[in-house]
This record gives sequence, structure tokens and C-alpha cells, in this order.
Amino acid sequence: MPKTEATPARPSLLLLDGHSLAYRAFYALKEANLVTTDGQHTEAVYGFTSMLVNVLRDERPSHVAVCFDRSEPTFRHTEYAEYKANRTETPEDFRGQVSLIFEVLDTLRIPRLSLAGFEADDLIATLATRGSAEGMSVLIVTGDRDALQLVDDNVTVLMTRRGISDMTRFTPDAVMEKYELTPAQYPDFAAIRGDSSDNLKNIPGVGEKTAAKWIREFGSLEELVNRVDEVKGKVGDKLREHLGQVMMNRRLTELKRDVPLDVEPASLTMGQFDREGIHKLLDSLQIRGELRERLFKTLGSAEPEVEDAFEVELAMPGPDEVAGWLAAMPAGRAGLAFRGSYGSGTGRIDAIAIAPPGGTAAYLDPTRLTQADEAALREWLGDEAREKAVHDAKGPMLALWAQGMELRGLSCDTALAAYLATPGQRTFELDDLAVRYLKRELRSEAEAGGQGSLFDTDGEAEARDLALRAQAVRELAEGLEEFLSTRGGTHLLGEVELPLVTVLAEMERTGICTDREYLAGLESEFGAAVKQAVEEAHRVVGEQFNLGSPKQLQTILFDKLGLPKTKKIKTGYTTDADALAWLAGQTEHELPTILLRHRDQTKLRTTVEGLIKEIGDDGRIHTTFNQIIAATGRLSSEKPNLQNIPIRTAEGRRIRQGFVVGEGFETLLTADYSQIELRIMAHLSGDESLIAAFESGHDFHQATAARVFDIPPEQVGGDLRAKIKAMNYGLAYGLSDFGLSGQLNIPVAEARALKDEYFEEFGGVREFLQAIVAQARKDGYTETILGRRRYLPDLTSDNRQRREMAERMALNAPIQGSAADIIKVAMLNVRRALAAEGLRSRMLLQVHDELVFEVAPGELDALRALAIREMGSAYSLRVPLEVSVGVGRTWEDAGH
DNA sequence: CACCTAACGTA
DNA sequence: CGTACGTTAGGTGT
Repeated sequence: MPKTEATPARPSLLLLDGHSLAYRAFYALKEANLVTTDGQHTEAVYGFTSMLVNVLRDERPSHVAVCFDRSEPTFRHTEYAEYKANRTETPEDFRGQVSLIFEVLDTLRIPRLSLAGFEADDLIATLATRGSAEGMSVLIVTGDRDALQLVDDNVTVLMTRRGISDMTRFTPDAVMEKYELTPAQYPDFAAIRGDSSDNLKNIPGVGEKTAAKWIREFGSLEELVNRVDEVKGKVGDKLREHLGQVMMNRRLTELKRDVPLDVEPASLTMGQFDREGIHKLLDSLQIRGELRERLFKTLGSAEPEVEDAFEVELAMPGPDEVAGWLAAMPAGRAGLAFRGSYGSGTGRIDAIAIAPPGGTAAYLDPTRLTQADEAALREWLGDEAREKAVHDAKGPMLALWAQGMELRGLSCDTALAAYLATPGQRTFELDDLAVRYLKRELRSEAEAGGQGSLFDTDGEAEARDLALRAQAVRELAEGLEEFLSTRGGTHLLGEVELPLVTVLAEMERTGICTDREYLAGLESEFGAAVKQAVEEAHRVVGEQFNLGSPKQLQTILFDKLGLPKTKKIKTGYTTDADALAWLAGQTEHELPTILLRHRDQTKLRTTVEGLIKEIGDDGRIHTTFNQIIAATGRLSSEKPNLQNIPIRTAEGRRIRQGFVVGEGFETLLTADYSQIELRIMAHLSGDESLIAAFESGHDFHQATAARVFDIPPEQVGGDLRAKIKAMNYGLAYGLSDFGLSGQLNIPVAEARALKDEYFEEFGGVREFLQAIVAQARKDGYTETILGRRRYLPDLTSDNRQRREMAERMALNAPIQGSAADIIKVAMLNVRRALAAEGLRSRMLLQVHDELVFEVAPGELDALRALAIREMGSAYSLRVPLEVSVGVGRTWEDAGH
């Protein structure tokens, strides 16, 4: 098809007054009372965004900017101290929404501008004047009538009318029709009329009617002043009396068209908007429904770069053709995509697509391979020298293993790479990544209608889809690697996360052995205790109710029994363990105690139940370790979660006795880092006193307490040690005075004093924690010792709650994340050493600072030494990395 | 049936 | 008003 050259449309510049519109939106939607479950109001951000999307949809501007006021005083305040002095304080619910609007605009890649000393209006006037001079048609959207002075043949104003959906379009004719004044006359008229919102005084007895009449009669304010004596009557006297005020009003109303703004209208283009970011933002604001759809529909069609999809030539080698195809495949890294299902340490592959460089991809159905095909495929997949890129490789790896095939030569995992690029994301779907990093759409042909149609008898659409995915993975791997290389993530990906995939897969495949009968016995024991607690509770209250329902519990506790109220939560008053313990102490009633026991026992029972359900045919539990979930870099464990098995109470520890050494092995061994996060703090802060406390050889909490209170370590009592222990641990979480006071049951003032005393001794720690946050605010992200980043845009939020939350995340992320880095490196080194020493012992679990091993007969001493050596040397800190080891038949016995 | 909340286990 | 997770049960809305 011949390309036709479209007539270039005249460039159009859309300028919005951010504050003015946000404020109008806020009041327009006030009745709706839009608020998220954590108390963030969203009327302004919702209304503003909705209006913005509508204007973009209806006007289709080529250029756009949103201008904002600043908190600094402007030249108008210098001229007139009382300027806007009568403004009522910003409503509480409005505060913080402006920064959310900033986030929306940034995510949509819409430029936003502000300049100290000037109002949004002045920026708009300046840009409108410049844009108009450059031949653009300008559209201004605002709720401020002063903007009418800017209207001319090139400049139109859209003024909000009550609400936000209703707008009036002011051309010169429309201004004339409404006010019987020209746009140029409007500020003259406004100066006489005054403006109560800006605290510009009017002339007593002179309203809009008289003001307009004078300007029409004299043509302009200047002329009126020149011939002011011609104005007759009492109003004339008043005018002469207030002439000074009027002239000042006129100067203040005049919008500045020459603000020193270092932005050219032509540069105000819309960038490629962040699709995932918008989803995330709208999710966090709990905005659902049509706005999201309208937004994507409007902005989606303005995404020319995304229009081209991936393309691939499909090869479907038939029986005995696979070996030939693989042999003839172009050199270079191939992208692989798998269809199948994975989990619990195993999996099944239904189809494989291989996309080498060159644009032709093969689709293989494993059930249709001849022996020769299979051998060739096994050879290729297991060849370290044939580079491969896979998206989320651990599942396919497990599935291939289940079929006796290896997956080697993995040089990129696009899911891991994307995780390192932006670890905060909830998901890393291939389709989203393709759009984000390659600006390409990964469309499904099967879903597009091929499936089940007459032309799809052999599932060709599905084959094509998988081939496209393989192709996308191959291209995405290049894109993401390049992206990461600019952010220092290459080492972390290539040397840590990527090799860890295989280690985790091995751990999942191995699983941990359980004693099914023992756990079943435990379940019925806990079950009986639950039943008893339920009966007691019903008897004490005198009626039947569901102890597991916080709602019913509230009714019983606070309405029926009239017990004192606890802390307020969204749905009433909390019935959590702290509150129940408090109630037990406050009242004579025995119910809270019974409820506490019920909670305990229920939790234990359901934990055991969950475990039993996950025991495989081999008597072992195969958890899944997730490598791309935690924003800090930690692993997580699911189905079941083996990282939260009880340990604190004796009752809970009984569950750990259900995890036992497997047949053919000698014992379980656990190895954990002691106080790794505190050691990282000592290392990163360089605080000499804290470092010395670690080197002292004394119990760490005891040693720090001794230093804080300046007494010998031997004299540190249990109480003092407990206080300092709480401090030590709280630091890395951004613990507040309030939080510390609550935890130690002491007054806030005392907690603050304790903190001050602590920092008196460990000043370097305080400086370090403050420096982390300051640095993060400047950079927008934090970094671990291996360069793992965490982005925290909320650090500059003007919503206090969000900002302080981000600050705590900022000081925790490098500490928790560095600990995660270290144990990941340790796992790799342990794995390598096991192989190097030819040991059969194997790693089963990772619980953040602990590794659990199954020891092969005769290897106990060797493994113990290996674990201590490899974990202790994983990273060189300014303090030693101490590792403690426990051994026993069960996980509980192997604990410390 | 899908989703949210409260509660609670771990590091 | 302490970070990071996953699971469960109850309750609500589609």
C-alpha cells in the first residue's frame, strides 16, 4: 500500500492549571467521599485525572503541560503583603493529593512545571504567549477567571463551571458574549471589581455591573483613570478615593507573560506512558472501573511505537527432523518458551519453542518426538555452550528434570532481570515487559480467534504464540541486559540470581522429609484443644458464636459483655492478641484468656493442616521458593510457606519436630548467621563502638548495653539487656519513640531518652541511618552491598504518612537486602563446595538467615566445617560473619 | 466465586 | 506510629 503523506496538523498546546483544577475536583467530588482503606482521600486526584483524560481525548493536543503553584511567596506577595491573606487553610483531606497528581502525571509522562516566585497562571501566560508566537494553537484549562485576559484568536480558555465535567469554552466572541468585554478589557474590569479569593478589595458600592459599565464606556482602565473626574455621583467619589487600590489590583491581576522559564513549548511532548506504573498507581489508590478503561483507551491509542507486534517465522520440524533443525540453527543466544505446569519440585512440559537469532523459531511437541529427536533435544538443552534465555526458568527446569533432561547454558532469565530492574513490581509478565522495554505488543493469535476455528486443526495458532514468546524472550534478554548494565545490575544477575535458579530448583526438587503420623497426631491434639476452648467460651458467654469471626467477637466483647474498648480499626475495635491480653488484665472476665488460647491453638492446628496437605507421595514437602517477589531481594516460600514455621513457643516448636531427616541420611543440620542485619549496620555505618561490641566476644546485646550505660558487661541485668535488644533490632526498621515505648511498656519520654542515650554511644549509627534516607531521597532509590536497588518515589510525597513509610522502607531496604545478598552468595558457594568435595549432603531450605541441610552418612563433620566456612566467607564485612550450627534428627532438635 | 480484611506465623 | 513475606478464615460484593 502506497504511503500517503498526511497534511501535518497545526501543533496544539494544552496547558492546565494543576492546583486550580485539583481544588475544583476536590470540592466537586467531596460528597462522594472517595477514600482508600488506609485513609488516603482521592477526590482531587480522581477528579483531576478524569478531567485530564477527557480533555486529552476530546482535544488530542500535540503538546501538553500541567502548571502548578509553589508554596514560596510570589512577586505579588512582595507587592501586596495581604495578597491571598484571607485564604482559609487547605483542607486536611486535600493535602497530599497534589503529590499523587504529580505521580499520575509522571507516570503518564506528561510534563509538569512550576517555578518559585510565580503562580501557575503566570507560567501558563508565558507558555501561551510563546506557543502562540510559534504558531501553535493554545488551549488553557483552568478554574481561574484571570486567565480570560489571555484569550485571543490563537488562545482559547476552557473554564470549569460548577463541578468539573462542565466546561465553558472561551474564545474572544464567547468572552464578549458573556461579559460584553474584550479579553483585553477583562483584567481592567476585574481590577475594579476586586477578587475576594485573592483578597483584592473592591470599591464599596461598586459591583460587577458598574465596573463593566465603566470599562465599556471608557474603553480601558487607563482611559478611565485619565478621565476619572468625568465619573459623576457618589460612586465617582468612591472610585477616586479607591483609585490606588484599583491600580494595585490591576497590577496583581496582570499575568506575567515573560516568566524566566527554561522550557520551550515545542519540547512539551507527551512521553510513552508507563502502563504498568499506571496500573500500580490506580491499584494503590483503589481506583477501579471505567476511569482506568477510559485512560488506557485514550492514551493507548497515542502509543504509535507499540503498534508493531513481534514477528516470527514458524518452523514445525516433523518426526526425525528435530536433530537437523537444531544442527542448522543459527549461532547465538536462543530464546526459549515453554508451555506446561510447574510446582512442588516438579513439572510437566507440553510444548517448547526455540527462537534463535534470525527470525525463524521452532515449535516442538515433546509427545511427538522420535528417540533421535529427543536425544538431539536433550543434547542441545543440556549443552552449556549453547546460550539460552528463558522467562522464569525455574519451573521449566524442574519439568525438564522430571523428564530426565538438563537445562544448561542459561545466560539470561528475563523475569529475574526485570525484577532486578524494578523489584517493587507485583508481577513480571512477559507481555508487559515486552511493551515496557521493547515497545512491542505480544499479541496472542490463539486468543484473537484462531483457536478452534476450521483453520486451526493442528493448533497452529498456539504454536505461533509460543514461538512469538520465545522470540520476545530473546529480544527482551538483550534489552534488559543493556538496561541493567547502566544500573550496575549485571553482576547481581549473572553471578548471583541466575546461578541461584538451579540451586533453588534443586532444593525444591529435594524437599524436606516429614513425619506424617506425628503431624497427624499433633493436628488432632491441637484440634481437641480448639474444641475445648470453643466450648468453654460458649459456656462463659452463655450463647453460641463463631470464635474465629472478629466481627462476632466484637459484638460479644464490647456490646454484650460491655468490656472496655480497645484500639480502633476500620471495622470497629481490634480483637488482636495484644488487645485480648490487655483485656485479660483489665477485667475479671475469663473470656479474653479463653480466646487467646483458642487463637493459639487454631493457628497451630491450621498450620499443621496446611503442612499435611502439602506432603507429597515421597513423604516430603516440596515448597516453592519465589525469587522475584520480595522488594528487598529476599526469597519467599509458598505452598507451603516453610519460612514461617513456629519457633517462639514450646507448643509451636512441636511442629518443627514433624520435619525430620530422610531415609538414607544421618541427621539434619541448621546453620544460621547470628545478628547478620546488625553486623551489616556496623559494617555500613562504620561505627567504631558498634564494631568493637561485635569484636568484644561478649553476648552482643549485653555488650552494647554495657557501652550505652557505661558499666561492665557482667553487670548488665536482664532488664537492661532486653531494652537494648529491642533498640538494636528496632533500629533497622525505623522504630519510633512511640513504637519503642509500646514494645517495652515504658512512657514515650523514657523511650526517647533511651534512644538518645543509645545514640550518644553509637552516634555513627544514627548518622548512617539519616544518611541512607537523605541519599535515597536524592537518588530515588536505595542500594545494597551488591548494588541491588529499591526505588522509593514516595520519599518526596507531601503526604506525611506515605513519606514516613517510604523513609522506613529506605533505611530497612539496604540492611535487609544486603543480608539477602550475602546469604544468596553463601548458598552458591555452599553448593559449589558440596560438589567440589564430592559430598552427598544437600541443602533443603533457606529461612532468610538460616540454611537447613540433610547430612549424608559420615559427612557431618565435613558439612559442618563447609557450612561455617562458606557462609562465614560469603562477604567480607568490617565485623566477622558468625555462623552457628545445630544438629539433630528433627528441625527442632537441630535448632539452637 | 472473587476479592478484601483481620489476624498471626517467621526473619 | 516496625521492615519483609504467606496463609487462613470470615465477610462482602459480583
